[in-house]
Amino acid sequence: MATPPARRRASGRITLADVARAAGVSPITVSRALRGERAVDPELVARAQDAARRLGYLPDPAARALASQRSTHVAVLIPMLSNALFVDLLGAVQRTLRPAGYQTLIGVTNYDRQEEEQLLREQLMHRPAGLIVTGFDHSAGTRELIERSSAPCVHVMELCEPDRPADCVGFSQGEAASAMTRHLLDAGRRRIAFAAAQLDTRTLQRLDGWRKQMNAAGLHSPTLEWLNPAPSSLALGGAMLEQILGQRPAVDAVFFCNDDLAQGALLAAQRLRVQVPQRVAVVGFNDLTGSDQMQPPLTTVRTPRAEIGAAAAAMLLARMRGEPVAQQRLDLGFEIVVRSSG
Amino acid sequence: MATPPARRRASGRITLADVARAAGVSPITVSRALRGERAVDPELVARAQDAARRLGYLPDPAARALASQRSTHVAVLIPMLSNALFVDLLGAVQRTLRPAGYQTLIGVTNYDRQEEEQLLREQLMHRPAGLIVTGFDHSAGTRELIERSSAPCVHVMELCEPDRPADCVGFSQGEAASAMTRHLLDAGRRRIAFAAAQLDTRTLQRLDGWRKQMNAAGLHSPTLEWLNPAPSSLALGGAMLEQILGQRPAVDAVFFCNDDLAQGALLAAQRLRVQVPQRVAVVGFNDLTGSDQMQPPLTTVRTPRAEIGAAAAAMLLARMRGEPVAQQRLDLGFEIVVRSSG
DNA sequence: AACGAGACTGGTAGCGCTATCCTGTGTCTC
DNA sequence: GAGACACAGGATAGCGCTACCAGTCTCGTT
Repeated sequence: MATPPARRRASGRITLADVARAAGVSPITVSRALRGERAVDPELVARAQDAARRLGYLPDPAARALASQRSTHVAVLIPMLSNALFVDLLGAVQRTLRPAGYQTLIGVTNYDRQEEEQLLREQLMHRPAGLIVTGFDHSAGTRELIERSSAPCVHVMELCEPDRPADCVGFSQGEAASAMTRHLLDAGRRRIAFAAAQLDTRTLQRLDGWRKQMNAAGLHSPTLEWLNPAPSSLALGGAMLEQILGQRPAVDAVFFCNDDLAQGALLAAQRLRVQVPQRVAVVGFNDLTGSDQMQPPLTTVRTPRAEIGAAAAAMLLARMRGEPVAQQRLDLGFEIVVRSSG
Repeated sequence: MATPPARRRASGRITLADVARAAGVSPITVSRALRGERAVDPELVARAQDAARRLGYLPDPAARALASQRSTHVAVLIPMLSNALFVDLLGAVQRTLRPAGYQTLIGVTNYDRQEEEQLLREQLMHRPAGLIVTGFDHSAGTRELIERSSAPCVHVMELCEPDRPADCVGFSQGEAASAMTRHLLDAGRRRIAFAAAQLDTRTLQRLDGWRKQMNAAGLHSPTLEWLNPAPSSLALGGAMLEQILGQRPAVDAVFFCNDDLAQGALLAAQRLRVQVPQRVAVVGFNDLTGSDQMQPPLTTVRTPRAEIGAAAAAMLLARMRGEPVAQQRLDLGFEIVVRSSG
């Protein structure tokens, strides 16, 4: 007997065709009804939705992606997950995107442009509906991939140059650092060291902001710059403080490029019996968890990363839906949080 | 002129058919050659691989998923990303899975079983090739979804009951807590409080371990248990220490269920001028970043979460490939790290 | 009253890949 | 030397969905 192929059919999956049969319409109408993609008779929409609910229909993202050349994934590229900054950002992104039906694909670049390009390449295979990338410092290959992907892309944490418009949500890293430096100057500090690790773009923008203020005050000196390409850590922060005070005893304030280093410095100060802020002021950047718990509590820059994540996701949603966005370049600002350390 | 439909064809994507043409074989042979799924003439394999490389062929995961009913995604469910523990775990998982061609779908349950079930439901739509879930405390719905998904599932951080076998990689939370309690007892501490927040399963297992030792020593008392369902934080740890010492001055050691609380307690101790470990010993759990930097450095339990992530991913890879696994229940142990705080 | 525009619905044809079956070839067995 | 039997390659038929095109039906217009 020439039985027709039959094949795997036991999947038990409820398909559009099943829903269509139950609703008494064609599959394509159900598809449109459920997606709200085109004008469909409200009555049929109701019937389709009802049947879908009754049968427990779940659309198959793979089939959808294959047919439409666009998945429900959003690719997110961030430098690290061990930095609370990006965890906060990512959390906000997911909270916005998930209810809208998008799945986040997370790529951790480890601050490596080649790694970032490779990750993006892998993510683009999945034909993501949108992209969120950190900052603007990317390899040429990465930029080209973004360009050619046709998926909308939002840059976060930094703002684009006004003359090269791009979708971005962030704040001015340089101005934030300037503001903090001004705060220290206003507090009477004169020999303000800048201590940084990792040395990614945003860190260097902060360095620039500090330099600008120090130059304006006529107080800049290269001997005040302490740059270490190693990854940030509490231990490194402590070591840097010790080194700075050891080699430049006249330093009366240290501006660490992030709170990890600054927290480590505060802990080391206790060990070394260095009085903060009397002997030296210590300030950080980001206002991470725990900075308010330090002894003394850390003066730092509060950065709106959760707001950035939420706004970036909202902007991306608008782009993916083809809606206009209110502001292409969204500056969410920052806030100097003065506590007792400086 | 009846032009054939033609349709979207400008995708520019290189397909298997293109590679097949270039290699002078059939598409299905290329498919098999690239996947190594069946015996194929080594010469043809080489030709196919060469053509694929030359053309820059990238398989389409959506088409693959649709045809094979299995994607290259691995769904990972963890409680939080703001807990460094899970970041370390996840990092190791990704480092193992990505080179093998799998994309991680991260679901953050926020310690909520209903949320977990919902997340799993969404992830399963993508027909993941494998699952990694945290522990064994899940809703009935979640368990059923895992059961029915046909995708292999590895449980991490906890070990299954020996009589109910399951793929799992972790260590005994209870024994680890017991060992730490014994350490405090051996050090001469008698009124050892147990302070916990979040109160998830693993925390309660630690509570049990502590209780067991305290009972064995005839030193247990309900007044030594300080349980707070709020999320862990440095601030909460500090508050709990203050509360415990205020209400039970005789307490001579506090075993915090995690390092976040313990670190917060150490910072609060400085503020409150409580001598650690002279007045009271403070110990934690997990050995997170910074615990060695605290003042005094924190005595804690080092948990092998990175190793757990790597081993779980390796076990899952074996399952997904249909290979046998050496050990279904993998205990990676723990280590008591004695520093100065207790 | 005829016509065109608009508003919906449905048929058809794939998206790019893999599961299944089938055929052709070489190898082994007795 | 013929049948049995692996084994490798290919043809075929979808996976479940959506883009595109082609109808049908209703109006409003002149």
